[in-house]
Amino acid sequence: MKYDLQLCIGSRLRRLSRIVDGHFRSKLSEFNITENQMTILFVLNKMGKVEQGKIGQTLVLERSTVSRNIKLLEKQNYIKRTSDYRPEIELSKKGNELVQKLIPLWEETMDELISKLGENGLTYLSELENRLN
Amino acid sequence: MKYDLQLCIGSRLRRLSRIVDGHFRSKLSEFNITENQMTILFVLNKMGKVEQGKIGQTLVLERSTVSRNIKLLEKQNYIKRTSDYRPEIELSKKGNELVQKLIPLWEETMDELISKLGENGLTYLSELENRLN
DNA sequence: AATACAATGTTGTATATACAACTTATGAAC
DNA sequence: GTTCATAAGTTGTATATACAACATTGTATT
Repeated sequence: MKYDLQLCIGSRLRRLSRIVDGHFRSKLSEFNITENQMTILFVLNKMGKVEQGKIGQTLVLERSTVSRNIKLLEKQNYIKRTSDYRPEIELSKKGNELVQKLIPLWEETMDELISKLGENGLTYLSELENRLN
Repeated sequence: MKYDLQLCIGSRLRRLSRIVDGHFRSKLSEFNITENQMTILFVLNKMGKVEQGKIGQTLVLERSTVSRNIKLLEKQNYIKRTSDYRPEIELSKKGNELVQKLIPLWEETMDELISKLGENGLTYLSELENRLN
């Protein structure tokens, strides 16, 4: 056999993301929000008002997935949308406030992870992205 | 702010695994199986007869997740279990045969990915694992 | 202007995942 | 030997994800 089955790049990345997600999730218990939802809030914080599809492009998510993720955040009023055809969405005031509360917890988690990864570890992650994009 | 929100290690790993999963998935369309199920079959191929929980340990999966993943593979008779208390599970004959059919497709995908990643890319992935485990 | 097409969002369906609660059987303490 | 605690599996519930099918609207072609 050409490669060892244990080297499967897919399963290894899934496993790593489960491990890392666990770190973030453990900090989110006081909020009624998931690590994935946090990511979308952060993307919106960065990008301002955008078409929904832009989020899928950025995060490599299928249209339908974005649709449902957005819907959950809307339900909690963290996001508002223009009611037009192909509406644009953006953080609500409440969403902005949540982002501000999330940032310190997120930074703690990042500190933890970066102390494990070291400078080089972060570089490796960027390199993987460069090569797989 | 301490870090750029776009640097979130969690969302980046999730994104990478979605990208890579897509590569594997595109090769699996002729089989009624997912990339995740393929991983479990490969683990069983490697480990032989094991307690179910061992799979969770290996892949960093919650008990309940393993339980359901296994159930789906059992439904298609790729896996059999001893009917004892805390049964051990292993590949069935049909499961073994499927693994043999999957390996070439899996190798093709690995070739594709490794040609993107290069030698260094693979090393980076291992380094991330070493540091995050 | 009418029709066809393309792009985007939504919904149906199935799997993946985690957490909490429950079940059950083993093994330990007495 | 009885009771109790622990460990492992299962089920309930909720979110995450993808694909297929559908809906809608703007745009292009004629």
